[in-house]
Amino acid sequence: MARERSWTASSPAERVPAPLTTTEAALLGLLSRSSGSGYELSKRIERGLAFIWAPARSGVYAVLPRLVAKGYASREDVPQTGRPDKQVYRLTRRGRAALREWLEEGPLESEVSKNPFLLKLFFGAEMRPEAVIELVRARKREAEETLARLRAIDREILALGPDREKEYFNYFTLKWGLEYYRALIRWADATLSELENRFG
Amino acid sequence: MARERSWTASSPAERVPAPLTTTEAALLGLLSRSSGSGYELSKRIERGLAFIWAPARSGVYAVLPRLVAKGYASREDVPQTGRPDKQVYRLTRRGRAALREWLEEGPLESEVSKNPFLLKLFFGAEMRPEAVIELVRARKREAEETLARLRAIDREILALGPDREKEYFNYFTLKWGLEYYRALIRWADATLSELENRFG
DNA sequence: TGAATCATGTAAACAGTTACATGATTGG
DNA sequence: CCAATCATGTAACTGTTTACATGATTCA
Repeated sequence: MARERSWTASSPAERVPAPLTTTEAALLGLLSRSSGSGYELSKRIERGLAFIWAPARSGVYAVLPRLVAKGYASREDVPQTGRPDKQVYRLTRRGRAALREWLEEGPLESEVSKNPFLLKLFFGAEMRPEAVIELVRARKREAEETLARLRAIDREILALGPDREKEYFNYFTLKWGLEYYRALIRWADATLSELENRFG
Repeated sequence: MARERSWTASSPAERVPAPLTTTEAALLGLLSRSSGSGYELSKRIERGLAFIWAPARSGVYAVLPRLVAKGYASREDVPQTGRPDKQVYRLTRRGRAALREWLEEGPLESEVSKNPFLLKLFFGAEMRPEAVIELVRARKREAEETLARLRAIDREILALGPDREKEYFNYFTLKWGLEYYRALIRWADATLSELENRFG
């Protein structure tokens, strides 16, 4: 067992639980909906959370035992035949409290979008004009594909009928995705016509 | 000097220069405009690039010698009185080639926006309704502040008159910033009225 | 007088990814 | 018969941040 630090403290008197990492928070959030194994939680991330937060599967497997060590989840060993035993994780009371703490009290850290596309465009003067145009076109194509997938999810949710209540909060994030990619495509069109006008 | 790995190779025959990190690319980009010291480059990042890519100052100081080791920059020692000598970095021919390679050939990695805000909203069912509303309001306020700063930059550039040619590519990224935060505010308004309608 | 600016960097921690390892079962 | 799915994890590495260290100068 290597260094496990689940507490931070400036002086030994006032020890405070270490803040959750994003992956920890995401997993607690998923567990708050229902228990599951690492494999199953990874699937759920792929299906519903990938646009927002998509840790690698190995990362999920690494984080889950840490959640148990912190007392935020319990592990139940479900024996299986023909496969490794399934480790099913369940949220504890303290886990739910930690999740709520993260959700409600955590500071609103300003986003850092690691987006090399904009960085490239920023240095567009160093590129061949055709390469700049192709860069923006590629970004637009990517946005169109993503938008199409989001629209498909949107239709799925709408098709759920009155049963779609459980998607209430998810739906806001989906709506933001739709807004975002629509805005991106509009901007790309304006940018492209300016670039083509000048260089095309 | 610890392990320095500036080449990756599957077999010794076909060795290929290691791809640039985002920070390396950003610094090469800045150096392509003009030479500067670590301190001065950090300032330029804060002033003009922070919305796109903002490495810590210590990161800048760590990366610059690596650029020299790779042959992408040269260092000139400028003696000073009363302060540490200034290390002025200048882009080399090979550095410019590496930058262009990164700009033009690099794969378009899809963005991963580490944005805990959306994750929180996604798990809004675990929050008190007032906390959800406050979360979205806070995000909207933040967006308004950022938008105001972007608008100020916009006015500055417009005020440059015909001299604003050198901001040609920067301007596209600024325009995207404006679009993005406007879309975000619209979405926040729609979301808030829905939330307030249901819980308020 | 004391905060901000100029100027450099190191050491350690952190949060995550990639690559690797294993192996039965199920579906086309 | 082969690919995909189910199921777990470790080891090594990576890119970046935080905290620390130092000290003169300038400005309010």
